[in-house]
Amino acid sequence: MATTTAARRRDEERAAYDAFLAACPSRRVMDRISDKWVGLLLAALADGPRRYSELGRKVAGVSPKMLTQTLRGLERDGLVEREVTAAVPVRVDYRLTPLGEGLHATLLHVKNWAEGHVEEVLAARDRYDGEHDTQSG
Amino acid sequence: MATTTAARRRDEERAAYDAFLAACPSRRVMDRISDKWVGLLLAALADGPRRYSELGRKVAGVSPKMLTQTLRGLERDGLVEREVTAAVPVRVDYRLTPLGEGLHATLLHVKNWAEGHVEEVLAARDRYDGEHDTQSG
DNA sequence: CCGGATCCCAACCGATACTG
DNA sequence: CAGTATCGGTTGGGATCCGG
Repeated sequence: MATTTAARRRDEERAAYDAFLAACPSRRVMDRISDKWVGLLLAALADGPRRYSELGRKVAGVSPKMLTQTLRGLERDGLVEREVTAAVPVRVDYRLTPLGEGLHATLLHVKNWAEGHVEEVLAARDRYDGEHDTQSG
Repeated sequence: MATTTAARRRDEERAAYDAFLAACPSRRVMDRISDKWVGLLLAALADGPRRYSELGRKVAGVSPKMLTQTLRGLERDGLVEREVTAAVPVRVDYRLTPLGEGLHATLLHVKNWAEGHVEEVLAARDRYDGEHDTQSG
């Protein structure tokens, strides 16, 4: 039947698109920085190495699970380095690699833009909510 | 009892932290660009205005729902403008505002970094998977 | 042609409890 | 101190159907 054709075609397009996205470098970086904790961790590590628990305290709201998981992802991508000191209570430090510092710098760029334009965004949002009437009428 | 204290304190910390995040400009921008389709849409609109269905075709994998939803969010934040032409079949064009162009430029910066360093990331990932032995034994 | 409403599944994230 | 395993709540995204 003809009706299946459109769905089929959309499906193929999506498959091709997915493949395209998987190969796209900027997409991968986007996915990384989209992560809820990555930006915070990078910022927390920006001014020097930190211990696991230090990071936990510095970002405050993070659970051990997410802390470990995020750190692992970062380490896997070569953005942070993990150094284990086999003392009596084990000690583990994390620090940014040059690559990680580069990403952090880029993120700072974004942050910079954000701080410079957040007022405009907020104003636009306000205007929009006013014009489009959130719900009252 | 004393055991509740720690939980209490964690809770308070988290609340304060959440408040901090809510007020943080870069966080809001992060949240926006974290969105799965925002980057693509911005890119699709970079070289001029587009119709709704054009966008749908250009990003290929997107559903009508997400297309509208994303566009609305962008419009609300003053990043794109929506222009309705009341013809027989309604026609709607979207285009970047100066603000939207600014964000796109910033994103291009990120993209640029990504393309320049994706090889290193991939290499690191490969090394990590080799050293840490994905599962083989 | 544009887009809103609904249902549903999958992924993510947090809290807790436990190990080395 | 550093990390792992599991469970449950919450959210986001896709498919589909319906209205302007």
